[in-house]
Amino acid sequence: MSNLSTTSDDILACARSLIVAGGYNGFSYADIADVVGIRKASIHHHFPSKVDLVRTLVARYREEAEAGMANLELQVSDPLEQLRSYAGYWEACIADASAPFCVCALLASQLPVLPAEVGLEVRAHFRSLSAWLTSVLERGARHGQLQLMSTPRAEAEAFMATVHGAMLSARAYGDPKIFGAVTGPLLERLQIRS
Amino acid sequence: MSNLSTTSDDILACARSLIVAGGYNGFSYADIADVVGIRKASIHHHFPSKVDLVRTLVARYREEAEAGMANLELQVSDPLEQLRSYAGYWEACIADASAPFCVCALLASQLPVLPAEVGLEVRAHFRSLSAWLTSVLERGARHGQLQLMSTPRAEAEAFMATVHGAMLSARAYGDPKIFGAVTGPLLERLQIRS
DNA sequence: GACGGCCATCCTACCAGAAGGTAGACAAAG
DNA sequence: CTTTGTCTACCTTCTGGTAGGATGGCCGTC
Repeated sequence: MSNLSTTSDDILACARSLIVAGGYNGFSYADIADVVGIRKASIHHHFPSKVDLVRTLVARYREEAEAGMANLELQVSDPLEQLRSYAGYWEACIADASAPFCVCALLASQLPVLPAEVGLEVRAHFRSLSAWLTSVLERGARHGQLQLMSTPRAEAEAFMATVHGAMLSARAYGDPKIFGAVTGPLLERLQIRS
Repeated sequence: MSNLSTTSDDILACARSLIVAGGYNGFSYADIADVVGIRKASIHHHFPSKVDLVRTLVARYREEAEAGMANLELQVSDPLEQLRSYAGYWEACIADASAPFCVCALLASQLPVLPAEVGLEVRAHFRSLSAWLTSVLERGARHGQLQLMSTPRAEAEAFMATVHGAMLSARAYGDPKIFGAVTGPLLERLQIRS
């Protein structure tokens, strides 16, 4: 009943946290081997090459992200509350330092030196996140629940950029609170004022 | 009269563009040697270690940035116009692909794996940029030239984060225009409306 | 003006360790 | 008796870095 081969999951989880810390070139098979308690060669059994490893890692990350958005659609009806949940998710991740950066955001910064296959996955995440944010904002505006200053699409891009920038600032300042300090007003601005 | 040893400048310029492309671990002495047309060992004459190279590179970048802000203070009096110039500078850099990312923003994303000395310089840039933005916004608000929705400090952090996030999005989408699409409305929002 | 020393620059050659990756043996499970 | 997962051992290339020798400009001295 338990997952078959939790080892490969361990490898993915470990690689993910190493990527979040230092990007594609910031870790090696040896690093993973040390943490997971396995030999380098054994990792190659699960993921023949580093590109395989990172590609499936990002693919899985994307699945989780899509699932998260879908879940938010089901669980939360109010658009503003959906955005709050999204920002809140990251605020919690950053606060407890469990995963203080979006894997795809970090990899995107290194796009020019990324293997093409990984780059494609990363770009796809940006498109899907942006599409979801656009739909949320569009719906909020249409139902008079959100106050937009420009098109939903433009507002979504700005929202996404600000969230990513806030992650960066939190890391640069070494202060998790800065994330909330930036995203809080971002959400307030979307709120309908009487 | 000409600069003494333009070679070391060439090395710094080359390293800068390589860092902008792939971060600290995204380039090697061999890469620089190839581009500059010099042997690996010769680079060590100018910069004994990679840490030396990157530290002085970032230090110089910071000097240029500070000089740029000081210059903006002298040349442009209107706060909104100063911000527009700042954003416009990056918009141009991204559009012509000459330096499509802030060195410090890129390095900040890898802070956990950065040598401590480099990390210090990177953090210092964030503080000085944020301080300048804060002062511009504060002055603009005080003189009734800008419309702020919260404190100058908070607004400055949000501004900086959005600009950095816009760089990331432009890279992720492979589309320079997205930078202007995000920063344009950001500036508009600060404008006084009658 | 010639001479020798100094020093900055660049070179070839080399090194140790880390990188990603391969080959093949072994054990356990089905 | 094959499949799955792990291991040891090894390979090649890259990595940052070192040692020491050539070159050549600049200096003060004779």
